[in-house]
Amino acid sequence: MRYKLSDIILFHRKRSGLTQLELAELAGVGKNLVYGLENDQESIRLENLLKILWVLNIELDFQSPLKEAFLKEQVNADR
Amino acid sequence: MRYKLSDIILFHRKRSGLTQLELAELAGVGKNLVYGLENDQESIRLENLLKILWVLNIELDFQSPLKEAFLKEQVNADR
DNA sequence: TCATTATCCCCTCTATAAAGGGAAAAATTA
DNA sequence: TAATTTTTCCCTTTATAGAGGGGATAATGA
Repeated sequence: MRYKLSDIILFHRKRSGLTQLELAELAGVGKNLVYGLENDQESIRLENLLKILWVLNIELDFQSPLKEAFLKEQVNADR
Repeated sequence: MRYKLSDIILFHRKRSGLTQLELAELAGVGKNLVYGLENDQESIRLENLLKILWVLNIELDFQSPLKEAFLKEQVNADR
């Protein structure tokens, strides 16, 4: 990730007008998890991170030198 | 994530010519974690996912309607 | 075909993520 | 400045991720 996850979360939460507690409840996680995420002090589980990103309308993507080749194979796999 | 994480990992590992065990050792995680990751049966910790992505030269990125605004603020924060 | 290598799928044990509570500190707002 | 809201940071308990071992099955290739 080019940018700090904590900064991304904080920015999007503030822009959404949510408190940590509200975000936590919407995502179905504990308030301390949101706090920890915004303060770089948790080794969070992916599924919980994804719940939070979903609430904030943030989508994860990946970049790699093999991405084009991967996408090509994905299309072929459909047939 | 638009695509299944398991597919992305598997594709990149194969292209790298690594076995599950080799990938696990390079990433400093257990072999069962790699197996579980490629078979959608683990709620992996973010730090361990990042270790594996790093070995495979995959970078995570995010997309959101607020991304441009976020990037602009990041630049301003430097000054 | 036989041997080698890789994957799959069990198991147990340990470390720790996460929930939930609470209360002080900090920030907002009236 | 006082009141309210939000954030920070403790705590304990519970659930589960992950390590490591082992063995059966599947795939690769000599």
